[in-house]
Amino acid sequence: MNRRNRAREILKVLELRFGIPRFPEIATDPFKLLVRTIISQSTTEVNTRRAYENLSRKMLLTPKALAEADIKEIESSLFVAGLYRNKSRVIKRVSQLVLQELNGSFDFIYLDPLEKAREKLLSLPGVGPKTADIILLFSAKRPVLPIDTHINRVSKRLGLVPIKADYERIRKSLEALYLPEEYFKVHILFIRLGRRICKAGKPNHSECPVNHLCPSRQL
DNA sequence: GCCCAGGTGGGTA
DNA sequence: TACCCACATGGG
Repeated sequence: MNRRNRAREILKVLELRFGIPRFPEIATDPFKLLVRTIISQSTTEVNTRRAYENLSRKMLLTPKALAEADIKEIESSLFVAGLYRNKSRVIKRVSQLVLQELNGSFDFIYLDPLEKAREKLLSLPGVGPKTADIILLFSAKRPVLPIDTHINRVSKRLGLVPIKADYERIRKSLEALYLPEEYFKVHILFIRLGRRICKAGKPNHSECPVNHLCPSRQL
């Protein structure tokens, strides 16, 4: 089976197995999504939720409120998520920049040409390619496919992208294999697959519903 | 008590 | 370019 057909087949199996994911409600507010995505960096889903709820109980999640917030208040909310000093500094700084440089508005993610919007996001502290692409896809429905560590591992194991591909190469390869309206689905379902077959660093490929579609047994 | 999760940014050669 | 490390808590 060639790569494109395998890609199609894999998505079909994952949809059947995990269902078709829905856009999360938070995506309607790109700033809140940014805050949550920064909290989620290198952190499990459960602890991300705890920290995000702590923070939203304590203050409004707007650029103004966070820019003016006491850093200690942010830190105590984010403690459970780990890397909390970094993340607190980054969230406060990014809020100040959004206020000062962007007039508190994220409208550019909908209006600017894609590459320009992406560069603007990447220029913000704490925003790397994955975080930028999450905002662009989830909130603005722009045709980009964010790559996280699960997607990286899974798409290489499935032989959909070259083993040595870096972030941009993986993104471009997967984007070429799927339709833009499928990117969100692919993003979520590949992550679910990655979590399913790799718990606590121990891969368990017998749990992999697309194991028969893997060209190799490695990774 | 060890090992791992896992994105960004800064540093080195 | 390619690689290394810091950041830090929580769960297996």
